[in-house]
Amino acid sequence: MDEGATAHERVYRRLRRKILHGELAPGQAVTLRGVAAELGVSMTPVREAVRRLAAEGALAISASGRVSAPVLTPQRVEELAAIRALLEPELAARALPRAHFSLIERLKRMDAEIDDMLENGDAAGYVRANIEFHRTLYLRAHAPAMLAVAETVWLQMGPSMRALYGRIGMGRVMDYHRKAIAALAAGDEAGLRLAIRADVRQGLTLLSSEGLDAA
Amino acid sequence: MDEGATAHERVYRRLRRKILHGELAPGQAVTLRGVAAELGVSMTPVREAVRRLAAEGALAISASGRVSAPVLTPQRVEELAAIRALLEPELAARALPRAHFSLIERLKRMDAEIDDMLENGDAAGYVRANIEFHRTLYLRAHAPAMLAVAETVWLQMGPSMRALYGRIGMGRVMDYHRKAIAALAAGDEAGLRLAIRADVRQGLTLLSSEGLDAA
DNA sequence: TTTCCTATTTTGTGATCACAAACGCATCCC
DNA sequence: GGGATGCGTTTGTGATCACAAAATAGGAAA
Repeated sequence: MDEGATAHERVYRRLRRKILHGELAPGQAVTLRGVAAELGVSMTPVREAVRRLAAEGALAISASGRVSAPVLTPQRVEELAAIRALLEPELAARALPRAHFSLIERLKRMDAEIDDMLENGDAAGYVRANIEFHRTLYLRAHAPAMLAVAETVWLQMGPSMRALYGRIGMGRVMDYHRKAIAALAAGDEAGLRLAIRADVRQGLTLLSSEGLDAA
Repeated sequence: MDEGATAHERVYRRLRRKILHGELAPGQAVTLRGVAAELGVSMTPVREAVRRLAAEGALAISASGRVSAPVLTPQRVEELAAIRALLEPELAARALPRAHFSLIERLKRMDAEIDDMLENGDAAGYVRANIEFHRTLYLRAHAPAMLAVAETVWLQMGPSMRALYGRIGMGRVMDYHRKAIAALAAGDEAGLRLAIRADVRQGLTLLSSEGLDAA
């Protein structure tokens, strides 16, 4: 599946996916030798991959060098929400003129998949499908730098989001994706911006209000 | 001066400063062994530092692994400008309630220093002082994640900005910092947002309109 | 003179090793 | 019983080495 040329690239992608999908619990420790043994490589490429992920905020490195999935403070969550609320409506707006029928249909299918995940209570699948929905839309914006920043933010939220939905369930999740898709089909930029902003804010206000008092 | 505990941290900071201040020309190559020899360390910590800087967009790594300062396309410049225009007014607005007299005085002194750089035609000093002005203001926002994103963007622009000012001079640079400081002192959030947005847009429209056709 | 091919050098990659600091745990003392 | 202390183990750091691929320089042929 992941047949990257270099070993550190493979390690990077593997770890990144685990973090993004929330397969690491917040605060969970990761050892260089452990990852190296698990993936059958030496420590060298693992260190590079970990260093890279730490630079993206996807992993935290303590003063003594220990690596772990980051634990988000409420302030941090608020900040990440603010960044998403600033960037993602812009990304959606830039994708709008390029959003043709096939893309809209694809987004509808992805949203249906998200609904399935919600009904089945599949928290990990929900997080993954939700990110995929946003990424698919934003890819059309042809704004790689902006998308990279957004992905960095998602990466930082990964462990906490997954832990949150696993703990409190997903009953209260409202579907703003339909509104976004409708605005997309209608060419309504203002409506699209509002829908995306609401969608982004929802997940993170949930996280900051209930997610962190149990820590 | 830079007495970081670990070697890769020292290498990282050293390279970062060089890039941020534009001491590397866009496209200029950097070799691992070269940096290692220059700083008196082995290749291992250099690779980690380079990998980290590449993750931040401060260095580009070719398909064959060669490392160089990034060359920005006009589209890239436009994107970076858009990110700055979204994030920095927000950072300034968040700093506003915490901006007391001493901070405003400090910013005035820093702006005067920037004017000196402009008069002396010191492009490198101008870039450095300008970044320092913005960072000083935004630090008061107590928004480390947002500031980190902004610094990432500055890092990506470093080489190109320096090259631009060195080439076309800085005669046409307008001082929006005064307006920002005035708005800050008056507690005028809307005015502050506008001033910062204008300041950010100026540097980058200049870069995208004249900077890249000579490449 | 230009172009193409080859040999040499440069350069990044990944594994291994030695080392020191931090951690975990059992023990001991108060 | 609780906290400090000691030691063995785990873990990250940095240097060195072997290797392969890429870049460069040099020479031969047209």
